[in-house]
Amino acid sequence: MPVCVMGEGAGPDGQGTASLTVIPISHISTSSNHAHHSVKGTVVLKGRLVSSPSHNFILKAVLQDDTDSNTSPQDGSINVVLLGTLAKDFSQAVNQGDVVVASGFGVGKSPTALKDKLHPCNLLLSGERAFVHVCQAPPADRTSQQDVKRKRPLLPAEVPKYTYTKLDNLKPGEVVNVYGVVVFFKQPFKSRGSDFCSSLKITDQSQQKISCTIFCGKLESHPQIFQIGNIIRMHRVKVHLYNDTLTLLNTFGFSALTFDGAVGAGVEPRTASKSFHFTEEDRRAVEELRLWAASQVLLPADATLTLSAVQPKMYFDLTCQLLAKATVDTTCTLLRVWDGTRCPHALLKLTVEPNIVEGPTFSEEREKLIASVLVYDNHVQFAQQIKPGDFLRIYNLRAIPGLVKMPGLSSSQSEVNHLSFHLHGGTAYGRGIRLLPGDSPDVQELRRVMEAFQGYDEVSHPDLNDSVLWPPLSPERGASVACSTERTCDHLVEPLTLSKVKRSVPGGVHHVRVQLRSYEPRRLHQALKLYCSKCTSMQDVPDDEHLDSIFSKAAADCGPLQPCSPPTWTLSGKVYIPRELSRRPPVRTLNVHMSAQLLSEGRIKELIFLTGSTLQEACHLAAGYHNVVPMRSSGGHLALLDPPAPFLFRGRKRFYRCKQCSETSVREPTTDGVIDEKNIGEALGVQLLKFVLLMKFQLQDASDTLDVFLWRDAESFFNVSAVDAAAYQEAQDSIRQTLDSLCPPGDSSGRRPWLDVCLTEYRPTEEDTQTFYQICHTSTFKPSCTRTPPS
DNA sequence: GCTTAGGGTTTG
Repeated sequence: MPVCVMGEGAGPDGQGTASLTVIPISHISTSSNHAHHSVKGTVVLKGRLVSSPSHNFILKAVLQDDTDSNTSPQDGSINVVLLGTLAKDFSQAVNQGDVVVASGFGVGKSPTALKDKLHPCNLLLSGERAFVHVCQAPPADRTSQQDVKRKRPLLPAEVPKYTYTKLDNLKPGEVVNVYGVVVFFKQPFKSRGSDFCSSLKITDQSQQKISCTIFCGKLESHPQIFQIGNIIRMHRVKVHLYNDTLTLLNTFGFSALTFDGAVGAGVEPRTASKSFHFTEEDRRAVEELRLWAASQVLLPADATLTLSAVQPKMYFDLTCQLLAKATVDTTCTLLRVWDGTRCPHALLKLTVEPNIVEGPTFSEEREKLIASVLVYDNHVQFAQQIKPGDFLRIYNLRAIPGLVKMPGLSSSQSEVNHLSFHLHGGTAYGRGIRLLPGDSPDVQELRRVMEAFQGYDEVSHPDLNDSVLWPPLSPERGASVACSTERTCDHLVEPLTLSKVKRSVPGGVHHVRVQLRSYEPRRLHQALKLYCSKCTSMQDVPDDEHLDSIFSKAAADCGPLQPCSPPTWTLSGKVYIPRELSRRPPVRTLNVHMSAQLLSEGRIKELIFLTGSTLQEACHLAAGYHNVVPMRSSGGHLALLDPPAPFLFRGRKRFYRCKQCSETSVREPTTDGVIDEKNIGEALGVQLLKFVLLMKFQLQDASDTLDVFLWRDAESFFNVSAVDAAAYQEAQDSIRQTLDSLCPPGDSSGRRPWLDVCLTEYRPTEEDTQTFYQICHTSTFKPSCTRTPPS
């Protein structure tokens, strides 16, 4: 067999490689004679074994030279093509991450070098002389870690270049790849044939609206559309003409990725597929579609409402958690759900025989919060598959006032104007139920809302029935994920015990193997700080209560009696504040000033200067406008709000300025590129404050304990950026999960993992006699979990 | 291997 597997540490066995010289991959060229050379490298990509008529089998791989740090990444990684039996053996014996030595290869010009930016040559391994030696297979637990580490720099040789057809350029009969914004969709439903059917309609910058039908027997292969406005990418759909209208139908090799549609949200593809191509260009395509969609007024509005906002007779989509359910009859199932809010209308409680209810009972107070949803006909089957604790989205739910008559059941409340909810039969209007994955942003948000609900964990009325089940069933909560750390530095020092670290000469770098005994602060938001890189000051992130008061003071200065002249480069207008946000019904409007230049370019959503708003209103408008700068009136002119108020809202992100280092003035930002915190800050004379994470860890080993700080490298430690942690629940949850794994709450040291950590010693100033320690060059990894938070 | 559905003026 031409592929030889050797365990780690085994020496060369003379099977053809011992007499060869190992050369760096960068030395490979078509003009050299490599008959007596071999190359050693890590298999960073292993393609699939493909049967080929001419060679029986063919397999492509990419080999990366880990020893030669002097070369560019282009020259350090090379495409390898294996043919025949060797390809088959390689496919079985070699895994991604293995280190192999290849010899007896031919060298050719790589046809993909321009595209994949790898070595200009490729290695051809076929015939009797070709030989592959596996000399180091990583232990199983290291494989995923290596995969994670190598994911980014890896540029697979065989990533096909996909082209995407705009929706006004479809020709009947063509098989195309498309991107679009979802304007209508139905959850997959069972067709009369053999498959599930998804029906959706998409649009793009060409304004064309195209219906698509996806037939697929496997539910998980259907596009995971959660909301109108989601972005979808589909590969291999065929253009059909039906009733004089172009439609798209999936065809062989179909695949779909879907994305959140919100500007500024993470670009995380939703798919069940384990291997899919996703490039920087794809990320751009998603972000461009999001921006475009945000500027379109004609796209349908998302029908999502909370129980607190729903009115009788409305149709709406509800994101909620299933608390209990009961089968009413063959055509009707009762779902008892909650979404973390209180419905202002009394909710109908349908009394059902206790023995047919699946799920707990709740105290009277809590019963008042729970909505009764009756699902009919085709939806009953899906309802049978879900269980209490599941997170759901129910589409086209109807709020029904009054008494509901249910076959075989009596209602304890016969008064009218109690709301219940119906999911009618059929799939019209996208009616249906969808199970939401526990890690989806919607569920994270739902949990946050539930946990923030007043009285959620109130202990003054402990109730036997639900004390264990409220907080409602959250299977993932507190579930610990195996987690450890690895050093990313190249210091050549031997690990020391903590007691030796303490006794060593100050000023050094140490490697230690420790457990995390405790950490501060326990409340994550207190670990977030704002740092000025100019004056190196650090301050807390202001709380909303503080900001509320700054906003209301500024709003008072912007009243009708204080005329204020905006800069000459702006045009002024008004924005309407939705009724539910308005403190003074019926309708509240705010003055805004926009760049005349941007308006003339039709970039109406990009930047507004907002006066007189509350904090809440500024946040609300930041969901619709890309950049919202809150302003006040000062001496008849516009001015920025005083610190610590944020000077800019971008989506959920807030940007702050340093009071000492900013010399503000209201100038127009450059409008030729993307408008963001950098050029807005520059135009306004703002010294941006950077979000940082600051924590104190107490480390322990058998010898001693040691207090250390985590600051400079905190973001790479958690693999989360501080600005994301400030804005996104998901990023905060990721940090929380890491800490919970490193230091399980309420647990003895038994379950705490041992961590490899790099420590640097420092003294804040020359005069300081005390030595501090900081964790550097250390990252956490979760072998069982490779998800990354939004960037 | 072929078929399925082809949104929609909702209603228990």
